[in-house]
Amino acid sequence: MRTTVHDVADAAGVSVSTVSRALTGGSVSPATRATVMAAAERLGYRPNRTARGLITGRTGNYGLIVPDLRNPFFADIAKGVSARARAVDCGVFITDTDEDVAAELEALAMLGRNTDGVLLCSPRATDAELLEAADPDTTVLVHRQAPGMLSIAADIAAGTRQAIDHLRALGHRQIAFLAGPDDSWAGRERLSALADYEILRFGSVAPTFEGGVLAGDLVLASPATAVLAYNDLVAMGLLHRLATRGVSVPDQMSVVGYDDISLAAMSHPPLTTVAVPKGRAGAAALELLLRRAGKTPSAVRDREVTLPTGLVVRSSSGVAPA
Amino acid sequence: MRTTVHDVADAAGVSVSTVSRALTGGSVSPATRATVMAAAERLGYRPNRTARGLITGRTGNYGLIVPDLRNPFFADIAKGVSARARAVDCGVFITDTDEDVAAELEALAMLGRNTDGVLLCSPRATDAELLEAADPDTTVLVHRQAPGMLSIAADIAAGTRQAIDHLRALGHRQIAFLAGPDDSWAGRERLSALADYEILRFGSVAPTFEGGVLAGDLVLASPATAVLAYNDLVAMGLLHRLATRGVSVPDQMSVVGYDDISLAAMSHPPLTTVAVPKGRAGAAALELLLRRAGKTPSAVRDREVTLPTGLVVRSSSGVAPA
DNA sequence: CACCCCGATGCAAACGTATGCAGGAAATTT
DNA sequence: AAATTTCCTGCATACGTTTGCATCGGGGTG
Repeated sequence: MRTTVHDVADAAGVSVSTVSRALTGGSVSPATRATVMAAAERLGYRPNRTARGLITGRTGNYGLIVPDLRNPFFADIAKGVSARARAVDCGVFITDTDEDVAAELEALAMLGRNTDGVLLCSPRATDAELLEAADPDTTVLVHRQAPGMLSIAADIAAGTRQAIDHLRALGHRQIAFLAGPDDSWAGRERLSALADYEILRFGSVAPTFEGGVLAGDLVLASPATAVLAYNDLVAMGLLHRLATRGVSVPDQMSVVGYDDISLAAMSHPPLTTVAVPKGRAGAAALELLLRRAGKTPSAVRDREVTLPTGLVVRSSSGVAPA
Repeated sequence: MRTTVHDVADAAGVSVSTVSRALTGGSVSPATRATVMAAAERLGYRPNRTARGLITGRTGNYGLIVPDLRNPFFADIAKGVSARARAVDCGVFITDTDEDVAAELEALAMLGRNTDGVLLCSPRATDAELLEAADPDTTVLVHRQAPGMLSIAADIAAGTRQAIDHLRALGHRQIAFLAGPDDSWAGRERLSALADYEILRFGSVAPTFEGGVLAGDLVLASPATAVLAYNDLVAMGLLHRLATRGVSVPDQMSVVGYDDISLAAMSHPPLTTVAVPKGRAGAAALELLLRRAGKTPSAVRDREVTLPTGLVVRSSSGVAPA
């Protein structure tokens, strides 16, 4: 049987309420506080979070919903969240929804009830679905925005422009963009940034390695000398296909990815890509919820936070062929 | 304010205890059960897991501890756990310990108190540390074993032999093994299986892409014509280094990985590797805890489960050069 | 010296649920 | 038809905390 406040109270010769106050920062005399602390320490007392949660209504737990943990992008976010959570000693429930929007909304409902807030990575659900399923005061969108909802996102448009400007500076005039899913928020952001440029657009490919493999042949059949891929996985699939077709990168074709997942540095050649804060975004999202906890909703500004992006140049991009 | 049993009781015209019984499968007449169910449904009642946990002592939550979520190996495990948890409607706390054994043990203590059990991926902690920090009835080791503890592991030795036999069948006589961390359980398993063979062993490399890059030059300076890497990440680093040094795989050098993470199929060339069940192991570990829940510990056998491994042959291994 | 105020403490209620116990009605047995 | 069992239901309690309220004592002020 675990030690409870009663055990500590007995050991310290005070009442349970005094123990509770001494431990949670209530009004207690320094002397008794010391006594209580000592007793608690000696007995190895740890408050039962379940019981505490029942009365305070706050569990100290948060939920994290991601479409796919195997996707390094989301793994990075999860890692960032976990690291921050460990630092502030709160728990985080994780749910991998397997890219299924229905499962996502279900998890949202479930976690919404059993946690103090949820961090939601939902690139594909519609704004309407989110607004209906999520509590706007305790849910924060990660790497996406929706009207009226809390969010931590990256400056996708700026990153996109940096990538294109980089390629143009290298002399490329025929630049292809491999578009991802039409219903993705980040995808729409990319496209809106690209409206300012003349671009060869290649239809919606799956945002996966396989999608990139598939796109490789499309690109080779076009006059493009450079490609901006929807994300790094696509870029890596593309690199793979180019390699098997004997096209040298970056001599014959430049490739730029998006996200800067850890694999990007491991590809051959190492991938030029737009770095997006992932772990940092996850940590910031948790932080946002933590700061809002308890305070009145309107007291906190910064409902939408935008983090910077930046191009990191590696070896997959080079000057345009003559 | 959320709807509670009291609301349902009022709506159904019965007492709270009857509601509780109707919903949890107690002894209730079919008629009243139907009434209660209807009322609960109409009010959208969902039991408060915190309150339930307080009285039953079981929260319906489990903990998962991994060294690094960015490592696809652990991401796969986490995904498997999450999928199974979603199916049986239980929550899973995740903690990424950043490869820090101390943080691991701390998380173990913390989660041990607030959950019904914890799934522990701890390749590096010593047996003694685990035995001291973990409750042997509610903790299950994933992909590792320790005396007296529950575990789900893979048949590492068999997989290792398959890999070596494969290379020998291809005519290789000088086979190198890139050993990983000495303190890793899986590493020791590999080495014990290799005791039966004549092998060139290359010292402990970090189990990362960088470790593989580093090892590349070591291997090239040896007479080896084939390499079994500690894991896929190392193998991919090795492939990368071999490519930059102009060594063709598999014509001049065969490379075999271990784990079959999703990236293995994406490398260039696609990696021959030993597949070990990851998601399945995670799911099985959760299942093990679920089955034991409530029952007396000794009633359940299968304290140590071993899952099969199997070589998957792709393009990074071929016949030995003449 | 009387008054008031304030800080420290204990008592008891509350959070939402599960469950042992007892009471009552219905069903079965004698 | 009476006695006994069976089944269903409600009351009350418990889980481990936090917290409003009341109490008590001491110190400062008038």
